Amino acid sequence: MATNQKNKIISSSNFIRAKIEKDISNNLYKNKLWNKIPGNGVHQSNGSLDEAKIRTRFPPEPNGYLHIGHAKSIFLNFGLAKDFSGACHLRFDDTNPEKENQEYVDSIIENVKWLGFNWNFKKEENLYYASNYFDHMYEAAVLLIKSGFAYVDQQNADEIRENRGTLTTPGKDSPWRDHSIEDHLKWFTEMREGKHADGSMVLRAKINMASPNINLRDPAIYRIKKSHHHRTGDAWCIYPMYTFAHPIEDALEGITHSICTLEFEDQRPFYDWLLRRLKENGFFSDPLPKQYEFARLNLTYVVLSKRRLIELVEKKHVSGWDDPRMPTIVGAKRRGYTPSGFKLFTDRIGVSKADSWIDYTILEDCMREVLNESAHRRVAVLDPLKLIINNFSENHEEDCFAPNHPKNKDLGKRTIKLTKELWIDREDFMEEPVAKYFRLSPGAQVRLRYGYVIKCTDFEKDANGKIIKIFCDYLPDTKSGTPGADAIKVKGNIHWLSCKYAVTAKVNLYDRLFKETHPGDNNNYIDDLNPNSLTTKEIKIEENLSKILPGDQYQFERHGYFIADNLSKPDDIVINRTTTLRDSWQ
RNA sequence: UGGGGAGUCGCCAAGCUGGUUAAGGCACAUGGUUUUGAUCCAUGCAUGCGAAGGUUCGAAUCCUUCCUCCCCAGCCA
Repeated sequence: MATNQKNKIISSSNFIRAKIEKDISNNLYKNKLWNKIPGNGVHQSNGSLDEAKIRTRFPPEPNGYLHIGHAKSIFLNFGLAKDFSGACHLRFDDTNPEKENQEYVDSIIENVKWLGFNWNFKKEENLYYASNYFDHMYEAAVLLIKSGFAYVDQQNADEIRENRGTLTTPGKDSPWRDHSIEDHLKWFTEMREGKHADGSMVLRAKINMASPNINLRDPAIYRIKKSHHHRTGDAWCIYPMYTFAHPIEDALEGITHSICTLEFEDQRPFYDWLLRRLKENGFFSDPLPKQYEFARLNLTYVVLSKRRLIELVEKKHVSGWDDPRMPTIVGAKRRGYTPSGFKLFTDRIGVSKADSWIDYTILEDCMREVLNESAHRRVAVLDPLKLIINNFSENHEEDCFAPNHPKNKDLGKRTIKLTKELWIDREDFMEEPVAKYFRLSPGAQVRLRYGYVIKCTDFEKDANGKIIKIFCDYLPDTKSGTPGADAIKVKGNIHWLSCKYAVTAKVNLYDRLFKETHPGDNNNYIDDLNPNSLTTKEIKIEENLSKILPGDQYQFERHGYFIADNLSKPDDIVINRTTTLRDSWQ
């Protein structure tokens, strides 16, 4: 494992990485040919040696928005290609027209780019669509029928299910299984010509109805679906199944390592079977792609299934796909999560085949870690309480200097106006301080950050007993940055804002969307929604933030990381809290 | 109960063609620095590798049996 000076993981070893290193050192792809674009064996044989050492792919189905789980796969696939001088293709697996559309394609492209990747290798632009391969797939299917490895089944769905057998009992051969190759060829042609109704026929691979692996009991590979495809329109009325399409897509694109999640493990035998048959037919040639499976990401307090995410949006439990509480990439972006934070996260959690649950706080910590380095500091008061400095004159105005970053002086500093009336955060004052509370309380001294040390002389309550005003004396000669500043030591250090200069803004304070560690484990997951996942309120921010733009990110000192919302405008500032700072107090 | 996977520190995760004291990260603990109770730095943190047997001079690594968890019976991906 490589580490840098700060001992952070740069890239951890995992079984896929190890396999690739081994494959490369065994010269598996030394003679691999590539003819500029995807194509069958004949096409590739006219090409030249593939300059990409390996080829991986990220193959989303455009039927939803990308989420944090996809980020793991994206960093894995694109990261591997980058590390091994290879190419990673972005491929839309659009073989089911009923669920897919262009909106999703667009958002996926944008998300992958946002995470910092592109699909270019040298002069190639490796952006592909499974739907572009429909002709090849049809040809492959015909080849399979001709060699006796596929047949048109005219049983209906129920009959097929019935005859598939169960986990413990073998299936039964379809009565259509042993008709002549000519018949099957004719029927398949008719299927393609639209002569048969949806569901009336299906093309199946002919393997073994008694296989202990159910996926090998003559899986369906082509179905009739008279629906409009978002890219091919009405050109086709039959569409290939994932099982059949995916290996072909990989092979056409010269993929070397086809990385997917664990649930596809059982399908690897079919993946290999299909490609071998097609190689025997001369449709493909070595080296054939190989499939590898890793454990998908599970995050506590988070739901990542597409079905559930869609439901959250459609039933308006959130404001949309980009609601900052959503685990989607667009949601995370709007929340202020960053690509480098995701990179750190994926490096930190690793890749293996063990089912595991990653605690949500790991993700948050990664964002904190990254933002701590980069975010400029500003001051905000989230729960304003007025503080009066007795011994300042009414018109007192004084510049205080605050560095933009405590560790990086190159980032400069800014001025903040100190006046007689200030806003401080309510939690920074206690009428009767608990043990080890070293903020303000009657008689106590604290430092106004970047300003003077003050001493609390009095406070005022309203009729309901709520504290509404704090009175303090400032101690001359204690101003930050002046020679005598440290003469008086104080433990407390609180932030503040001038009432005269502070700007008002709206803030969205987010908490986890679900209140249960594993939403849906004991209830319907909707019942596990956290009713307090969003708190909206008005806050005070420093004058230097008056022109904050959507996407601008800052650390509000002693509070956390914040980002200006997409909809924020200078005269109507809206800020989202990305995450709080770690807080070991209480 | 068929097939395919997985079980190493609170959470991840290397190691698993047997051979020095079982990597590393996160978390946690204790010190130190600090004008963010943040950050940062230092130190500590598995006689143990799901369990029990066995092979061996030597086992997380090999063998046997057992236990637990996940996935598969869509004309979804």
